[in-house]
Amino acid sequence: MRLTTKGRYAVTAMLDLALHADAGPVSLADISVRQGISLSYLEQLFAKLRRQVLVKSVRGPGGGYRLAADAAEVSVAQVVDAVSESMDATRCRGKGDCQDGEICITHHLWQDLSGQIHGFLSNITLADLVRRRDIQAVCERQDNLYAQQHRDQQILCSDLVN
Amino acid sequence: MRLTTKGRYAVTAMLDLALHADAGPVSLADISVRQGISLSYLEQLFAKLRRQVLVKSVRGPGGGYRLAADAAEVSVAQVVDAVSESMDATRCRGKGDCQDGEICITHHLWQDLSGQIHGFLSNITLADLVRRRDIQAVCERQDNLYAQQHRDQQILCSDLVN
DNA sequence: TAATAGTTGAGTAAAATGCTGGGTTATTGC
DNA sequence: GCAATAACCCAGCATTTTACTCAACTATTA
Repeated sequence: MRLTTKGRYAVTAMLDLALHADAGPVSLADISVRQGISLSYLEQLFAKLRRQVLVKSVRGPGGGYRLAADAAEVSVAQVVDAVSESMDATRCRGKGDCQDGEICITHHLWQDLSGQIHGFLSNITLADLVRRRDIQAVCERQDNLYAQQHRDQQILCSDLVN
Repeated sequence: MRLTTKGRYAVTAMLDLALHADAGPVSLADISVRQGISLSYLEQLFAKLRRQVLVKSVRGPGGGYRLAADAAEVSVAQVVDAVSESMDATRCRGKGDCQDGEICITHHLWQDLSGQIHGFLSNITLADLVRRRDIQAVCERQDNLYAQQHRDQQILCSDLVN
């Protein structure tokens, strides 16, 4: 079992999509800036999210990604699973052949833990997260910073022209 | 956050200790055979368990390891922590400086998950596991197999003498 | 004094992670 | 039509971790 940057980034990016859903398709470049995630790495993650039909893409200028389903229909567990980070705590992936084809002494413990984690994460949807005040606050800060950096870039561009 | 063979082995070994506590100190060689864990790897894990005072060692022939405290006083969370597998799901280890010194958008989610996991694992003691029927059954099978392999070895030894 | 078993440290193949870079393809607005 | 945009795809790669081995040393007991 592991939860690393990969799974966290995937959830972060999906949540960013959900939070900016009303402004049309969201480009990976925007997510990259707002969430501080490498663009190329995002592309890899979205290839997997697309394969699991969690997002739909729109090509060309003004394009980007949309959630394939309603935010209330997508659980955090689904997103983490999609980027192939197994939240299964057992060694044998639940098969029970952990020790020479037989069950190992801690199998049931890890199985219980897996159930616990999966239950927790599959009960939380993106819509739940979008509704949270603490998350809305962070989102607002990120949007302001984004707008500010965008202004700076324009200044830099005009500086180059002069 | 991660739970790999390292943490699982540590719990497995500690549980083996708890299950064979009445037969005096348990050698790592025995645990190695019964649980199918490399002896040298066990040595490294027990160095950490010893540093956290979860086990006490007895040197010399007939020696081995004992639990430093009663099995009812040792939680699974303590054991996993001891071999430095952090069960913390946040990127910033709870500090809240995940994104450029500020909090990231998914911080609270992973914090909640961490609490969930920690709560679950720290509520389970080695004594709880020892009492479980399913675990007792696996333990019995392992002990029988151990006795059988021990007999085989003796036969091999006497064969060499002849 | 030999056997046992803990203690310590160095090294290592394999895998995963997080990331970079270079290219291609589809779509849009001018 | 033609750039600009942004999704797509692929190959590589430094770093870290994992799980493990080997080798030596030390304390204890029969």
